[in-house]
Amino acid sequence: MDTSVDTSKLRLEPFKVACSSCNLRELCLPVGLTPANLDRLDTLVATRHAVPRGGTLFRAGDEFLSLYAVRTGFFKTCVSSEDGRDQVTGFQMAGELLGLDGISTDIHTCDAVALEDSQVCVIPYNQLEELSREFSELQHQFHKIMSREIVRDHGVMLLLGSMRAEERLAAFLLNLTQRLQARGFSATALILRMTREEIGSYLGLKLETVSRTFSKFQDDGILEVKQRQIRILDQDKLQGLVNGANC
Amino acid sequence: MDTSVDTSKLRLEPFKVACSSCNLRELCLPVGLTPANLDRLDTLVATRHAVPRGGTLFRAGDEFLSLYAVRTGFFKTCVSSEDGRDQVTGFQMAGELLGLDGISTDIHTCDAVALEDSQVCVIPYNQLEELSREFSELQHQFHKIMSREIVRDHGVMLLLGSMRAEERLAAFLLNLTQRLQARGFSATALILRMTREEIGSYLGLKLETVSRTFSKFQDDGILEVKQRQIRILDQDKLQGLVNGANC
DNA sequence: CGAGCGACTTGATCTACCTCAAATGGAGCC
DNA sequence: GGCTCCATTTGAGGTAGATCAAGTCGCTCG
Repeated sequence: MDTSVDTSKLRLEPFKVACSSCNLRELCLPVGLTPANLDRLDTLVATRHAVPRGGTLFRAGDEFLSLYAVRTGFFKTCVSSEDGRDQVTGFQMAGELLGLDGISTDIHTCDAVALEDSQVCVIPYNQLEELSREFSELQHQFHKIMSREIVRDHGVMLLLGSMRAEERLAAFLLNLTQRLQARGFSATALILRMTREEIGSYLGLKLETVSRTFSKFQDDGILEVKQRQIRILDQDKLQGLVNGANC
Repeated sequence: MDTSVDTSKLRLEPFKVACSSCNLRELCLPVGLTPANLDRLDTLVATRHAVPRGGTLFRAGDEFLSLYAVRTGFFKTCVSSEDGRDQVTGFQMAGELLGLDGISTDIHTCDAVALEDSQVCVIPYNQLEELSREFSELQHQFHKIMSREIVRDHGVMLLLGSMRAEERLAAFLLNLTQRLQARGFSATALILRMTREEIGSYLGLKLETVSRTFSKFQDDGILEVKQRQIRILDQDKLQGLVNGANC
């Protein structure tokens, strides 16, 4: 496909990669580091890697060597069972970490796929452990990030285990816009990077149900839906759905 | 209730708590530590805490100060949404860690409830961070435990998102017996510590569905079910169900 | 021993979501 | 422009599991 042409020139960034000058440093691994320590982190996070739309950053079964911080673009992670069913376990945007699953056994247990042309910063894991032994702020921030992932996963379990379709989609949209807003984007307009099927997989629904629920939200005046362009017209109603206010 | 009588004498263990002499050390936090480092861990994990059946070790909203390693007994963790629905996010047995959710914001986000009279070892979190900066084996083992929790959560998402009732219950039982077996218990006979409702919450099913599915497994000659006493008669069939072999 | 209670089982019915199928629409390409 | 290819929408009908409602079982306690 044509994306390979675009990415050949991106594969290794010639210019310097530096957390200290990265506009994501307030969202990413460097949170809370002093300028001096930021410089030390720069020595660790030295390479960037481009992944074209549809490309995989790693797959289940791959050896785990590095974590990856999303620099630009958008990813999904998915696990699959022996019989081929698969489940999207998350969507990752700029400043979020990929690969934490690999630490457990030194083998990745999920696939990470770029949903648009993306760039990641490579964080060699051994070096991260080493450096985080040297300064506690980095150590603590890293632990927080892992813990946050656990808390997020528990939230998804709650969603999958006890919410109905409308509530799931509402929760999903609110979560997305909240994270986009933290990155300086609009809280009311967004462009979905994933298909209805991928949303469905994440939410434990079939793509038709996702589509119908979008249509219903539009009929109810909650959303304006034009393919993947979404505008939130009534945030309160959306929030109300998540809180089970429709009963 | 009468359990308070039992626990008053357990609340603070008078005798020495030591990872180095603990029979769970091959399953718990000390995995991979040298004897010398094990001794240093002993200085950290100095107190034990008893929780009676039905008691809570911590609740959502509580300040996070320590992790807890299950020494004896059995716990559940559950999160709840604003509108009161709640979801069991896991069951923890001897050697497993509780409280990882709290690292993220220094506030616990779930409740940990003992399903039988239990004891936990208290691991003061600040000291754990400190000690794990000093020796990398402990650091690495701790990271592995957090990562394992993330991987486990992804597995639960797969279960909740794309499996049917029979597959969910089969996967649940196999997971339980596998963990019990690692602790020296039978791989084919177990006593459930939780109610049908708690199993249902964990698996995203109603208690009636759990009960019916147990009955069906019994009719099919896969299990023998006597209230909470379960005997697995056909492990292969159970495994086949998880792999979607019934279609 | 019998009463009361909580956990569990089982049956009958309902419904949210799935499944299957067809139509629509946009994007890339010749 | 007209073609193909996907993603998406929408409809009609089916079903797994929920809900509602009776029991039954085993335990504790008076």
